[in-house]
This record gives sequence, C-alpha cells and structure tokens, in this order.
Amino acid sequence: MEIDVADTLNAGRLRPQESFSIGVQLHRILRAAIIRGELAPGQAVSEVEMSKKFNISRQPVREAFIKLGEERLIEVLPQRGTYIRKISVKEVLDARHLREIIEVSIVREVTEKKTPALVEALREIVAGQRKVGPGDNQAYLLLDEEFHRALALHAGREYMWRVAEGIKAQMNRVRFLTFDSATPMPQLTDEHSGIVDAIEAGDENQAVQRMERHLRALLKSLPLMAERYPEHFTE
Amino acid sequence: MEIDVADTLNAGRLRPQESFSIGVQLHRILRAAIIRGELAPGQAVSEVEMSKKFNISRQPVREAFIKLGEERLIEVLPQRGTYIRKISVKEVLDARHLREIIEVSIVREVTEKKTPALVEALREIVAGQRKVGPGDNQAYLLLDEEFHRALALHAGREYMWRVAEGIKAQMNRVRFLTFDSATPMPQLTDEHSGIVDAIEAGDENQAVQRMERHLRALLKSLPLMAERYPEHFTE
DNA sequence: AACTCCATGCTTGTATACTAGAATTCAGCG
DNA sequence: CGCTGAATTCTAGTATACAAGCATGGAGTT
Repeated sequence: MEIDVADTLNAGRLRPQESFSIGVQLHRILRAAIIRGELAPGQAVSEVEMSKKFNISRQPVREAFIKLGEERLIEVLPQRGTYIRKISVKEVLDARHLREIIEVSIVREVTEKKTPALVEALREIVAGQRKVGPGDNQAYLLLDEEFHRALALHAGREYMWRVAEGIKAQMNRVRFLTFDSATPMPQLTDEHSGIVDAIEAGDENQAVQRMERHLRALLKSLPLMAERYPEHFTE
Repeated sequence: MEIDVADTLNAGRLRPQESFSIGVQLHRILRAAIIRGELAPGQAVSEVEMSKKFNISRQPVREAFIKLGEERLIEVLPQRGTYIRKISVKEVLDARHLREIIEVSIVREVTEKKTPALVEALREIVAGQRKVGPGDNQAYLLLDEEFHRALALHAGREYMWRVAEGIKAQMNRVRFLTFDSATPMPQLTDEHSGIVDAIEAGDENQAVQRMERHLRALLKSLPLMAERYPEHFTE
C-alpha cells in the first residue's frame, strides 16, 4: 500500500521562509512526513524525485538526506537507492529506555528546583492539552513536546533535551500509528497533570514513578502495532 | 596561537580507502583533528580551504561540515564563515551527566546479565591498557572506548551506544587537554579493573558506584582546564 | 529451456559554475 | 582628520554537469 507522496506532501515551490536554507526546510518537511507515516516504511525515494517535486536542485535534497540518514529515518545505499527505514522494534525499545532514564533524571532534578512559576507554566500547557480536539493528533503531540521540553529547560539541560529530541523521532513514528486506534488522549493529559502535582508537592519519588509509568505506555502498544502493521516494521 | 592545519593534518590526495566516500573520510579526519585540538577552538575554517588542502571539490567538504555541525564541533554561519566551536563548560557538564546515567544504566544491566566470556573479554581489554606506552594517548583512548563499548553491546544496547558516542566527542576534547598534564593512565586502568571485579562478583551497587566515580573524574579536571586554556573555552 | 553477457537506465558521488549576502577596505567627501 | 559609501573579496547556498557503480532486461548462445 504505497502512499503517493504527491498526495500528502504539498509539493511545489519551496522558498517562502527565506530565513532558513532550502536544505534545512526540506529536512524538516521530510522528517515530519516520515514520522507521520506519509512516506511509507520501505518506500524508495530518490534525490531527483524530491528535487523535481519541490522544484529545487539535487544539492539541498542531498543535504536533507544526509541528516535524515544520521537520524536513522532513511537509509542511503550508495549507487543503489535510498529507502525509508522500517521501524525496528529493538531500536524503539532502546530509544524508549534511553528516554526514560533521561526524563527520570530530569524530573528528579526539577522536583528539587521547582518554582511556582514553573508549576503554573506546566499547568497552562496541560490545560491547553485538554482543549485539543479529539482528532487533532498533531496539535496534541506539539503540546506534549512542549510539556517535556519545559521540564528539561527548567532543569537547565538544554543539551540533554537536544539529544532526547533525536531519540523521540523513533518513538513518535510508533505513536502516530497508535493514534488511530488505542490511545486515549485524555488519559495522557491526566498523567501529565499527575506529574505536575507530584512536582508541586515536592514528592520526588512519586514524580519519578509517574513519569516512568507515563513513558512505559509505549511498551504495551508497540507489540500491538508491530502485529497490526507488519509492513511498517523490520523485525 | 593559531595552529596551522597543514602542519598537523597530512593534506594531499584523499582516495586510498575507496570503500568509503570522500565526504565520510574527511568527516572522520576532521572530527579527530578537532577532538585532538589540532584545529584550534575559535579558528576559522572554510570549505574552499579544505577542498584545496585535500585536493577535492567543495561538495564532500560541505557534507563533512554538515555532520560536524550537527555534532556541535563546528559552527556554520551562513554567508559569513565556519568556525571550530569553543568548548562550552555547560555543555560538557551536561554531556558528562548524560553519559553517566547511560553508563550506569548499562553497567547495572550488565552485572545482571554477566557471563564468564564477557568478564574474560573485559579483562583482556584492561590488560591491553596496561601495555600502552606512557605517551600514547590516542592508543589508550581507543582501548578505553573499547571497554565501554563492550559493556554496552553486551547489554544489547547498540542504539544507546550510538548516542553515547556522539556525546563523548564533547568530553574527549577536554580529555585531550588533560592528557599532557594531570591524568595518570594507570589509575584509569585500575578503575576499569575494579569495575570488572564488581561485575564478576555480581555486586550491582558497587559496580554502579565505581562507574560513577570513574566518570566523575572529569568534574575535577574540567575547571582546571578551563582556567589553564581559557582560549579553548567559551564561558 | 536455461544460462551468459552486454547494453541501458537507474541510483548516488563528485566536480565545477553561478548566486547571494556579509564584511572589509579604500577612495572620496565633508 | 574623520566619516560615509561603494567596490572588492571573502563566505556559504544553490544549480547543473559529469563520473561511476549497481540492477535489470533482453538478445544471443549453448
């Protein structure tokens, strides 16, 4: 069931946002498209194909491909072709585990350093999450990111957050698969809210426990998705 | 005290290892040169400069620069220039902290999953470290990497290791500064040996403690280096 | 029928030319 | 003497052309 890129990717000129180079823009576009599954795992892509689709030259496409390759979202085989990577269950599990120890470390630090301003900011994000419409997965994911980023930045761990962002790409590919089926957004929001409560109360252990529980939801859904969409996975 | 690249980087033709593309080869070369301090922090580099020095075109250089930029080893300022990033104390501390929680997680896992074969392999690496000559920092660093990588792979955490490798670039820049002065290689080897002992004994807590202690050495040396070589640092 | 081999058309890798923007320098003017 | 401004010369970004390797398909042979 090959998804045609032209249908979902609004191809055409690619110059409006002049502040960022074309290569950088394309990288973001393709990255999002892969995570959202609009570029099917296993599907072949090529530099010339993309350059034609966006009316640009091969060079910026190449730049984007290099970055996507380092993020392990595509695989570049010299003189043979470039393919959207299938999701590796093992890699996702590893990424999830890594993210857990990072976020646990952060939430522990934050609970120590908490300020009223931070708590209020977090509550505001959670409130925003409650307002998201049932179907708007993308909007919710953005607010989810904002929540976790706020924690990292308050702990002063910008570098850690940068690393975590790369990790999350792998996980988000799975999350987008689950969206259609099995993930109740309100429950996630409740979990966020519970974490904020624990932070506000200064209860470090409870904050950590709730964060772990929050991040382990993927452990349940991953095998289900791997079974339901076997063509998306490699193992 | 600008270090001339031509002196240290053996410039010239760049084609012997045909299996890897020129861009990939150059990336490795420059990466090592930056970590070893042969390209001085703050120093300006340029795509044409490198392309002339290695008798290649600008494109592979550009590819290498993109990767180095993502590793935060250089900074590319569009239409202005490219510079070797100065070492950020804050970033190094963050990287160190991140590496600690990763390696602690790994060593904990390894202590559970230990096998006689692994213990023997680790002891062999440690033995190799004892044989390294006093001045051969680069050889020692390779064996140090091998030690930690063996742990990660035995835990089945290839993906984690991949992430950790990127992190270590930042830390190794500092370690190379300390080599000339204050780091007794035998002591590091003893620490490795102690970690293996704890793993073999199955004493998880002690293994973790020793790993933490081992990785916290940088906390002492970092401020000293920042003071001794202020031109290498940004803060 | 099956197997070999070469031509053809794909792919990414590399080289070169051109564009556009920033900084510097030096001439000209107040 | 000091300041302004335009030309020059850097830079990285983009476009296009060429090279080289791999896969596929079909013609030819056995």
